[in-house]
Amino acid sequence: MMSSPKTEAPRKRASFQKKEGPQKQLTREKILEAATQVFADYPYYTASIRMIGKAAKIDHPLINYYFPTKAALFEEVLKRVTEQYYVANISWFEGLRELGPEKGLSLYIDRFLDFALQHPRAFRIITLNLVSAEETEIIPGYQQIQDFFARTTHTFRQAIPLSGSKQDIEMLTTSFNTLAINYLGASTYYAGILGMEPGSRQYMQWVKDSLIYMILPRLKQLLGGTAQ
Amino acid sequence: MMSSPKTEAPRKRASFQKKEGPQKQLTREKILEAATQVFADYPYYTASIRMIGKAAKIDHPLINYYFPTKAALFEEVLKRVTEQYYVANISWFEGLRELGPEKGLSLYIDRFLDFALQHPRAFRIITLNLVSAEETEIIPGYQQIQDFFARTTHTFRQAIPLSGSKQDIEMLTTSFNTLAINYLGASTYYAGILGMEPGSRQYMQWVKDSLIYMILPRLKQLLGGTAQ
DNA sequence: ATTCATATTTATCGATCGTTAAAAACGATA
DNA sequence: TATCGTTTTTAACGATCGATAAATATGAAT
Repeated sequence: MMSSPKTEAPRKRASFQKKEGPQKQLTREKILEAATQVFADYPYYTASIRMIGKAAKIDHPLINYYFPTKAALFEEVLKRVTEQYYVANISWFEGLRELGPEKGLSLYIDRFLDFALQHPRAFRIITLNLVSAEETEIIPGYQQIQDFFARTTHTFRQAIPLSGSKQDIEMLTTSFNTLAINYLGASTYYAGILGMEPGSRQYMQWVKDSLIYMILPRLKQLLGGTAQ
Repeated sequence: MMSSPKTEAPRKRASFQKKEGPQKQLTREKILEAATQVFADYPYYTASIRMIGKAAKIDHPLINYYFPTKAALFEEVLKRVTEQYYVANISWFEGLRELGPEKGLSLYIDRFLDFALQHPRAFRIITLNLVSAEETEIIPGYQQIQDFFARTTHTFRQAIPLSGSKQDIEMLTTSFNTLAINYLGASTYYAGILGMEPGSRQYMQWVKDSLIYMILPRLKQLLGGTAQ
């Protein structure tokens, strides 16, 4: 008690190095993985730290050891998931321009659906939280979701130069993104309406058919147009 | 005290008549109105009985006097809102067939947007809760939302007989509904992306332009086709 | 004025929420 | 083995949730 242990002077000790052990990264990863799953099943305000703790098989206060708040954790998950999509999206355009509109669009959608099948949570997280941010206290990563949308449009315009007006291109890409995100992020709903199973081949085929059906006419027009 | 008042026989008293006073209906209406607003601002599990009580300027337990559970109240709100939309939707088709695809679609969308401006909460409630019902405990009125979607498709096919395959018509109507509900139910999101104000004339014009741009080509095809 | 069913308020229940503090377990260094 | 920083667990906080029970207010019929 009292104080004055030894010299009293140094005091700094080992605070200059974080000493991040390997276990630290492992647990952090486990939490992020579990959080991605929970945030893909429940909208932000319905998902809970305790659910995530249970999914990660750790006690929930440990989450606050690695992430200061629930909002910060959500933003990290959102950042990863949208970044992953962004990178993949760029690759889907490779070698498309030579194929023409029909085959090009078809191949793009095939690649897109492949990704969606392997990473369904990305779409769920976006659709679950895209709508909720109105009137209510804004959702933590809201800006990221909007940026994500804007970036996919930008990628498209870079990869496939079209000859239409800016508004035409904007309408086309926004429609494609809206339909795609809805059909994949709310697949239970749409599959239910169509009398199909959400993850089935049949439903995926319908999504592809439907996207091509709606997008192709205008895409042809913008591609084949007066050239440029 | 004791008992045996007069004959003792009747006992039933006034239980055969509910005696619903006028005030009862008034309060019930006030609760439904407030609930419609709150459920248009927050998804089901985020909205609370206490919010609704505050919006209706009553103490929240009174809500449980008129509605057994939060779920029952939500279902009632959903029923009213979708019914209102359903009835309006039928009227929007009046006199369209004579106009041809361009003018007909334009007028339909005008009527549709008029309704959306006057009843924005319908779209909010649907979009807010359409996605959330996956993995999670189902949302109370989920079936109603799906039925609502199916009914609008049915109305369309009744009003505008098309000459395409069943799948083509299904893809077209589903796309229209999906785009429309998203643009109006998540207007803050989409307007934000486009750099517009959610309720502005400019944004509404964009929605109309965009719907026509995407729907018209296939509509023309299905209308003008091999007739019959 | 009294009675009594209806309508509304007050108080409270058990459950869950995000977060914090303190205790305990762990693991490498001395 | 003892020490000490890091990681994990345990316990608890104040707040909010939907729902219930009991107390009170209201208002028409006797």
